Amino acid sequence: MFIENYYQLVYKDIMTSKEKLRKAGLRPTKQRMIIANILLDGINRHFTAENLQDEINSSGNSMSIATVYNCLKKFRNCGLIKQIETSKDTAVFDTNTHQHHHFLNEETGELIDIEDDEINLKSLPKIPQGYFNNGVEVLIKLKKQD
Amino acid sequence: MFIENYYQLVYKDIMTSKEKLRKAGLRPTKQRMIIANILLDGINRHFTAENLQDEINSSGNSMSIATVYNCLKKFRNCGLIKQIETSKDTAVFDTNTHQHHHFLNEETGELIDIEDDEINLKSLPKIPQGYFNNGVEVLIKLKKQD
DNA sequence: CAAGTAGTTTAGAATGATTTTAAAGTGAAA
DNA sequence: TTTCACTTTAAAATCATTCTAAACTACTTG
Repeated sequence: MFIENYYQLVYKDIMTSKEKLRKAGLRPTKQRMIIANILLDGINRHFTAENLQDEINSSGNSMSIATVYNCLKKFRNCGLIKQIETSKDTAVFDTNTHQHHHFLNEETGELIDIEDDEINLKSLPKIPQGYFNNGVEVLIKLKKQD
Repeated sequence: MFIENYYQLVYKDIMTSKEKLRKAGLRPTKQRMIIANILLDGINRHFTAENLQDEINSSGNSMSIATVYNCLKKFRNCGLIKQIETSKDTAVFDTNTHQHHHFLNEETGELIDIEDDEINLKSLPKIPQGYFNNGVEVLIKLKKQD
């Protein structure tokens, strides 16, 4: 907990959004900086494109939904955010880019984080020839009792 | 392998599609029997709604795409098939209803089965109060080397 | 700093998967 | 056999996401 807070502080303060974007290989446009300011504060969050546009709007800014989608794809492709693997009808993104896992409440669709070290993935199968393991995602589906 | 074949044989032959549907609590309509004949042969398969409609057509039958979707939802809800948790733009279903896992080829979108016993899920986190574990799905994302 | 260019944003149209609608059809119970 | 709830259907509707192509803007080079 202490370390997490420390990390968030450092992450938040040491680099400007402009620097974070450049480091990720993205041209720091006005729109990307607005989004980076919202998303890249070191706090773990799940969100959809629509959620994000709402946040952009409540921050006093605005931008085309096409730009929101463009940015999310760019941010995801260069690893600034992650897309969660679920069969929900809307894409869900995650600001936590470290390997971790989720509970999925099957009734509500809610996703709850599980830290990587809470799951013991001892034996994994042999990775197919010519490929490498680019991340493991565990989903534990939850149903209400009774 | 021997056991699997034996199982498939039994599963295929012991119950008619009509009986399987009834056992699952579904009224055995003409359309559901056509689909059950295609899907419930004990062979593990991944497919989309469109894939299935193609198979229906090549079997000499035909049905509305709305019916295909209706049936898939019913079959899934009563456990005759499973929907795979991935963020692909099209829903992917699986005739293997036992707990198992997948490799996801991130370049092609291809899904490859992993048997449950190939992954050692020793420690799982505490399930939230009032819920129970309704299935664990592990996804190993693959990328091409180099 | 000026001009050029590649990359970006945008509104609106287009796409594609899935769902809805409402009317006609059908399985099963009595 | 009648009845009724459930199912199927074609077509329209919906909804998330992508495309289009024109206007804009960040960076490079001179």
